[in-house]
Amino acid sequence: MAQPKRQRTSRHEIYVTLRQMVLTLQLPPGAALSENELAASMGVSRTPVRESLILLAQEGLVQVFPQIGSFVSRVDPAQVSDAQFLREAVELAALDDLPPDLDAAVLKDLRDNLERQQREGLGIEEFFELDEAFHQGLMRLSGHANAWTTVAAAKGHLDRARRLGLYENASPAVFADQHREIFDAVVGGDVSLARTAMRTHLRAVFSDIERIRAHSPELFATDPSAVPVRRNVVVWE
Amino acid sequence: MAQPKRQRTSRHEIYVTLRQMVLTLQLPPGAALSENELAASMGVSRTPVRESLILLAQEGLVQVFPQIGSFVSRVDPAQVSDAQFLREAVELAALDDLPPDLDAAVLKDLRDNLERQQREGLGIEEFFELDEAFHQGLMRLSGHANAWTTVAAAKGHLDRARRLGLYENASPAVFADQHREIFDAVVGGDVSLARTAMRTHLRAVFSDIERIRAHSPELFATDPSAVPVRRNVVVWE
DNA sequence: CGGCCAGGGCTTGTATACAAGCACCTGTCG
DNA sequence: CGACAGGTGCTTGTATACAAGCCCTGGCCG
Repeated sequence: MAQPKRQRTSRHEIYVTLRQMVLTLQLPPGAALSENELAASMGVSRTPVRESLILLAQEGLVQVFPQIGSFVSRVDPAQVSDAQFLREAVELAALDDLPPDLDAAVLKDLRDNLERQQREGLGIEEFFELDEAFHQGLMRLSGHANAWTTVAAAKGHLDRARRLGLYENASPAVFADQHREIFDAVVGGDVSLARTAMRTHLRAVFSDIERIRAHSPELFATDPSAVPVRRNVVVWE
Repeated sequence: MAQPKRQRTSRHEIYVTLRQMVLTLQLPPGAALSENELAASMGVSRTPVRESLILLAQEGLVQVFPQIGSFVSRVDPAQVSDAQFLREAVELAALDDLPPDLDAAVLKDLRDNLERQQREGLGIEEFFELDEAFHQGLMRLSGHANAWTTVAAAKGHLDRARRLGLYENASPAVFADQHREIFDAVVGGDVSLARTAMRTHLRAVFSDIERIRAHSPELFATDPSAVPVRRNVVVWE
């Protein structure tokens, strides 16, 4: 954001890596994260690892219990719901702020993005990348690209729940169609239709969370203040 | 947020203190923050101070330039605008989610809050506290209290700009009346009126920012990536 | 007199050492 | 056999030492 671009410190590298591993469920919710282990396996000292964990803890992706351990936080349905509300509020408000003349370059990116979404054999992670870029592109159209970064930072729990949903039934095609629908409404200047399509789209995954929770309850938190059981997980290959 | 409540580590204490000093402009934008100095004056080592600065940097309240120094970030008009958009989107969306039966306890808190806002001789910081509690209370009414914490974390730049505005003309009475107006509309069940009043209220301070910027340009950032000039500031009494 | 260069003092980044405390495991005793 | 107590190994929190680099300043040289 306002950070200087020279972020090639090892802390930043570790932070980005760990964050990605948590969001992609490569580090599953509940996994134990030992500062010493991580430092050893990554060939650095505890300091940058520890500082990364503190940042992740502030984002709610990691929980640190002094003298007990650090753990990948379980998906908290309450936080998923909060992020859903936040995201919906922001994205719908952005649609209301669309200017009369849409940025042609952004529109082209969005069109390319949509085209790629409908390709066959699209991997889940690839789809997620495109999905994220699509929604960010819509925010750019209304000049609120920066506000999106705040939303993106807050929706870690939501994204993990979404991934769980996709890994369960793996049908990104439906979402791709919904994206197309939103995009067409935006280009057509029909804000009301765009809002309706966006709301429908954003709530599609959200409605599935309870089903996923019944299927994999161990990934979800029951009491967020409870101390997890230590359970080692192989990290960093 | 989802952190365990046992937060009596010195890091947390320092973090809260520094954050408050930045938000209240007690640490003015552009001030130099030396890890060594802070640690010495607070009687601890660099470690907890440094970790606090890293957290504040992630919030955008502090900028850390490796091998150069750490500085209280100048108020970034772009970030102020982003926070304004985010806040407006969320608070208006919350009004749409108000349940038919409003929580009586929260309503009582809000009434007490409004009554206190209209007392004579109210200090600026006291008003800010009440203002923050009032808006949080409205979010609680719609069951989105937790989403408010995310907004609160993102609106550091906005709050500093608001404080600048209040210290300039010091007229919280107008805002207190607007709060009352919003509250009455909410209690009366007129969501449309509540939305209008809320929008008017939220944009009141925002429109003043340019005036403040002309008055105190040194507190605002021109190029957010520029390295500030070192300028020592007495800290911690 | 002006420009260049080296050195010292500061900065943050990283590594390491020590402190405090929880949890489990084991040996002992009832 | 069961329960309890103590040790041991782990955890994170804090303190300190070292590394790398920027900036300014003072001295030297053209």
